[in-house]
Amino acid sequence: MAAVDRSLVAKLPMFVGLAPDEQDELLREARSVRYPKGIAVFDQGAEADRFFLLLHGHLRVEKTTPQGQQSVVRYVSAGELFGVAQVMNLAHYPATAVAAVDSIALAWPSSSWQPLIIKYPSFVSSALQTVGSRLQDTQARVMEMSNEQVEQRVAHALLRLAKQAGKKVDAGVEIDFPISRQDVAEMTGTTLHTVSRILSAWEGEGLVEGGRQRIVLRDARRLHSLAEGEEAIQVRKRSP
Amino acid sequence: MAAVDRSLVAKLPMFVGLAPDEQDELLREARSVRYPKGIAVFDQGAEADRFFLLLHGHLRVEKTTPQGQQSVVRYVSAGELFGVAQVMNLAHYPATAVAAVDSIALAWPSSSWQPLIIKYPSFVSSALQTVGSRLQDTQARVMEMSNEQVEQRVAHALLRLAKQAGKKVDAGVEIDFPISRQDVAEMTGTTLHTVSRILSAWEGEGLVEGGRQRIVLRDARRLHSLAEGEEAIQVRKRSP
DNA sequence: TCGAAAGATTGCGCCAGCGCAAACTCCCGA
DNA sequence: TCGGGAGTTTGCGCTGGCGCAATCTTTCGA
Repeated sequence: MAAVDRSLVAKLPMFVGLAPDEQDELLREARSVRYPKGIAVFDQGAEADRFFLLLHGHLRVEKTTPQGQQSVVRYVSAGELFGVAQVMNLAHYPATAVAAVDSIALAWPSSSWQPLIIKYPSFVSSALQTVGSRLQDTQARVMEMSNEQVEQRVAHALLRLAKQAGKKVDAGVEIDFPISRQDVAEMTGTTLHTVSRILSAWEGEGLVEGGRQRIVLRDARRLHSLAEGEEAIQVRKRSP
Repeated sequence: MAAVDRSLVAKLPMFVGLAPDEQDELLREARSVRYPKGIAVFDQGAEADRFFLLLHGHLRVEKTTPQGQQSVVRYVSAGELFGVAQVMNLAHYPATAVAAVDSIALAWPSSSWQPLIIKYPSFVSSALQTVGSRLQDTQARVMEMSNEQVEQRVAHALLRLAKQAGKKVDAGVEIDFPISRQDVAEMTGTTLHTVSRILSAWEGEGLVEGGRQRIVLRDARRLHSLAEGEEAIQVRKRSP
């Protein structure tokens, strides 16, 4: 572990409003840990003995059913709290968090949480907000899966990813970590094959640009109108 | 409004652990309000100026897209906090809450929340837990919609409803408030027609018993195995 | 440098569930 | 007591997207 400098976190919402020595005190209980790409920060079902703040990198949070079906719950970006299972009174992590790229996180022991509630109510408010906005996102996803076609859902997913982890490049906006067709399928409740077909069709229209574990959005405007169902791209089915 | 007696709430998790005079103080800021069946407690998009505790009855929480598609987000039962939008830093309610039966709720002004955080951290923990378990449920729903057939999803939905608001009757377990096929469809992301067909098939098998806005589970065991995909009922399609 | 594995693409056939439409039943208010 | 309307059931035809399978491409470790 390394000593953590206050400047790394002072601007994050849960630290704003705390005095520098309070920030230091909070940080003293945390450890900074490096997670190479592909390594799990924690596994679904494991005892929730720590909670985390991602300092650098991106994580993929995934959940598997007893039957072995897997879904991508969300991606975590730098600055976000995650693994707050214990905070919601869960004894075990409900999902697995895997480093999508080399990442660094602060880890607090769960036992720090109770005292922290009393001493730093603003930190708790911040956790409540984190969980709250996660709830909003998840509910939005339910609405999408209820009411939208697969193509719209994929468009929404890409736009959300680009907003959360988009990097400007010449061709447009690139999603800043490796993401496979399979991952997108698991985010949108469809199959790898369908996603591949859709992206191929979009690439033909100049909406996106693909590659192995790589997606670049070239025309966010049209993707938006796709997502809202205002237009549709003909995904080739069968030559007549 | 009526004065609220401490005994009504003392056993609820957010009040346990508070001294009687603290309970009284909390209650003094709240008003008790009656909501006749069909009346909205708050509307999606309205300013989130209050948060609530349901004392009696059942609410249906529903969300509508800009395009007018509607989903049932969840049902609220007595003893639950709801309308905690402001708590997650939302200025407006993200959904509408409608009384499914005549109901009574305690309402606090949102302005009570900030002081309350400082003074009653256990109340905040409880809110965090409420939101947390709501997040778990919503994520479970996403998993279902990603990986399960419509029939399994309907089975899951009914089992959840029965657990949350089931009333033992001769024939089995009845869902304790009026619920239409349309409502079930909006909970499971399918259509009224499909739900109707499925319930008819189940009724033929003696799994459930129906009626206008009424569902009785007769064989929870088999519904479970349906929900887990271990068996399937033949929903009639077409006479050959 | 080469081979294998992981990821991606594409074709083909099928079917669960939706859209549309019509009819039926029950409850409730005038 | 008698509509009227809300909720429900059912038939029919179509199709979006899945399952399966084969092939192609890129990356990376030995």
